[in-house]
Amino acid sequence: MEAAGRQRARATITDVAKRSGTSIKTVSRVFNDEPFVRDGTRERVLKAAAELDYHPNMAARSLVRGRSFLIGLFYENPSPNYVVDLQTGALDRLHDERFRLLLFPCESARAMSGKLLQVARTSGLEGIVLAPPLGDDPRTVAELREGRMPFTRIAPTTALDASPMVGIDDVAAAQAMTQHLLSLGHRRIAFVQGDPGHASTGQRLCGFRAALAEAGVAFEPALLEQGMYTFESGLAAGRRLFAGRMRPSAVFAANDDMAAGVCVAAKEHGLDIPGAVSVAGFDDSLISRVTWPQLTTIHQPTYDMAHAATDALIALIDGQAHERAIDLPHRLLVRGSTGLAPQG
Amino acid sequence: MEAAGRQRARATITDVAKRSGTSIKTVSRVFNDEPFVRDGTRERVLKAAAELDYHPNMAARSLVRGRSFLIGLFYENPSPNYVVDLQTGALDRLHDERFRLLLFPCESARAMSGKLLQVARTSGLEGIVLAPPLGDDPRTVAELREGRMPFTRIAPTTALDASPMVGIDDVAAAQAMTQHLLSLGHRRIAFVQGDPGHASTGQRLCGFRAALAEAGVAFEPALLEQGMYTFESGLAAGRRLFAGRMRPSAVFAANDDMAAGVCVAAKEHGLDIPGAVSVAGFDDSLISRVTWPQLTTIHQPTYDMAHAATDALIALIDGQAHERAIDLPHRLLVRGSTGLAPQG
DNA sequence: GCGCTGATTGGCAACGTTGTCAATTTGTCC
DNA sequence: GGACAAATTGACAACGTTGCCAATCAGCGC
Repeated sequence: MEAAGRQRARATITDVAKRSGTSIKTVSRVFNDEPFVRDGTRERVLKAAAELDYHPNMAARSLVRGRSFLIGLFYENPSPNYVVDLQTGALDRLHDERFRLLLFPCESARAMSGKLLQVARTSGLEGIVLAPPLGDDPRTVAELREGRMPFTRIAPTTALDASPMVGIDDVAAAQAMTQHLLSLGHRRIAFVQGDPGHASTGQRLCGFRAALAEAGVAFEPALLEQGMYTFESGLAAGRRLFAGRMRPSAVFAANDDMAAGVCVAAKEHGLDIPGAVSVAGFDDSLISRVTWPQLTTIHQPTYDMAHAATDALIALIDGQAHERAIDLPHRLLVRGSTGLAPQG
Repeated sequence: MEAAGRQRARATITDVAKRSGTSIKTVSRVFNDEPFVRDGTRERVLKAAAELDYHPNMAARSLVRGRSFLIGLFYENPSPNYVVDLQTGALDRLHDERFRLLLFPCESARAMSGKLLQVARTSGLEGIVLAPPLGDDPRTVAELREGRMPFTRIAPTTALDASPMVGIDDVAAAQAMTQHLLSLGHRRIAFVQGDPGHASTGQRLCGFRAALAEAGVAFEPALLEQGMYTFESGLAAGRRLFAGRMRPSAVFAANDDMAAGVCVAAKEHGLDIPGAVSVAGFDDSLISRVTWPQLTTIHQPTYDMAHAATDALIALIDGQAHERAIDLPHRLLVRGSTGLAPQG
């Protein structure tokens, strides 16, 4: 009776070998899809394995092969929608792969700088996917390279570097959005930029300014607000903008979460969207479809980016050459939150 | 030169033993915080380890101990905010623990039924945390119990069961929300229920009806809408409700995502919130603060639930007795989306 | 100094798998 | 039927760590 509470020991490769009347090596071959196993033998092994509910022991496998088959996804991102897209992209790439994904949410990229390699080694990671803004820190990148830890970065492709990376052209995307606003007649356009620790922040601002310059519209420092890529920071920035003496006719927030905050601030001030003020976001995250009206935004293929970055990382780990930078397409999505500039 | 591209082999316990002039067993003791190691010896070992950048090999450790130190988090949830809260809660509990967390997003709970144990064994999991609605399926629960796989469930505590679980009292919570709406004078209250595959769906409806009955208000089947816990399904339900002949003065959606959809539908119909119609949600997820006005909702401690469930699971794995059901407190949050019922 | 106790250390056999290499079987062609 | 190549199978030594147990050392009471 005392044995009832204990889990019965897992079957090992030896058990399967015995039951199928073969050697452990042959069982090993079957479970690794190696050639040179007669069909009949393979069936006997599989049958015995099924009867014993045998599953290969990952630890033993890892030990003897000298590999952990562990990949780490490092991110520090305030937007759950973005994070889940990242995870899903990475996990889907791993599906039916031999690798496992370990999550490393980081409090702050700055705090991680210099400790990342340490963490990776402790966990026995074989490679790392750096999501924004972890991949934006030159020190982290240098450290990983020095430590010969394979990694790929998800980062603006305009912020180039020798390491493999995946991203979109943030400059061009922000430029396209600004052009859209300009084409609607807006001239007094505010820009809410994101967390200064993200490379995308600078890139998007750069695109914004480029479009203004191109159209011959002067950049107005009073219309540049600092945000942190969070809803709350967007709300605060919106409140400042709408309370200020120089009220914009359009606000371009560097991501959807902040844009949603700007929308709420607008409503607090009784401003109709897009009648009195247009609001644009960036990311095409779920939140952009929840605001009313829905947000005009830039579709960023977050899922695909994570998928591609994971793909590249696996290639890297396997020692296959891989192209340096992958530039994924973005898309301007015009929805209800932007409209013609008010007269005057 | 050819060695330049290769990673230099990781230091092993033997290397550390040699360099520190001790035995591997002593090094092992130091790294496992075992007693009976002289301070001086410990220091020598630590110094050597640091110099060699030694990190214990997890695979070897797992193999010899016969444990994987892997925990699986299974979920099938359409709401990223909820999912990230779950993950964070579980990960934080694991912080500085010996366990690792593996993610298992499931396409559909139904499809997983009967395969979960299989997946767990393949991955070598030591235990499982079942998030809604995975823990609601009796077949899954029975299967895991039969296979002696330790697990805890996050599920409505009113849907009791012999297995350890963590949750809130969904009936009481839904009842409280309904009472809130009734107290504002609403009598024609619609209810948008969630995915029928979730136990919470039935529980919340139950609480809704209990509050109506208590107040002597007849339950009106025409005001019961089927949703799927997604924003889109809430939007569709809202459109049906506002287009129907029996327009409600208040809508209680069983989660925030659907409530946000109802809000959008209301705006499409030119209905002011809360002037013409009140809308209430459930979860207190990020989305409830993004709508305008912000949603009156039930705060559900998702993070704490995942934390507690993981805690209970570890206790279970360690063979410690643990209380059967943990009921966490919920809280009614009255915000701008609910107001006095219109006259009439 | 002796004997005893407990603290400290080390030796060695697992753990379950795969890589290497040798042994055996099968098939093909004269 | 024999020779040769290819297919198939098996034996055995790693892999890096911890558990078990024996060995050694230090301190204490006499």
